[in-house]
Amino acid sequence: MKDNDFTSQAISLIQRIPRGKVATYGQIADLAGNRRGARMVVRILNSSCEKYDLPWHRIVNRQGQISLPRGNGYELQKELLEKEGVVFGSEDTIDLRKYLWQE
DNA sequence: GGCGTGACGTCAG
DNA sequence: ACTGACGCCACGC
Repeated sequence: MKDNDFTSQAISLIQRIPRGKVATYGQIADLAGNRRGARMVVRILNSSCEKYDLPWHRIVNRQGQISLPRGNGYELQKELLEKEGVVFGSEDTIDLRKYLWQE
């Protein structure tokens, strides 16, 4: 296991996200060592979410909104987050000032 | 084995 | 302030 590898770092970070908090792609990428590695985080979530049992629903975009298309994960993610205590605004937006996972 | 794609983000104009 | 283009790397075809 290349614990220094970006992918491994990103996975570890995602697994460290506490319940009731959310993280952004850029945040994970930055903490993992690559500021512009947001796309790799996407790949990880798409391919390794079930393999590594990652809380993919805690990952949202920089605007605090869910990127998934309606009817294909959007509602599911929103529901899961609400169950963890995350509150959505009128525009289905999460208040990152309160719920963003801060190391 | 090479090319395109992907739940985004940042930089430059 | 806004829009367009680039960037990073793993995985599928």
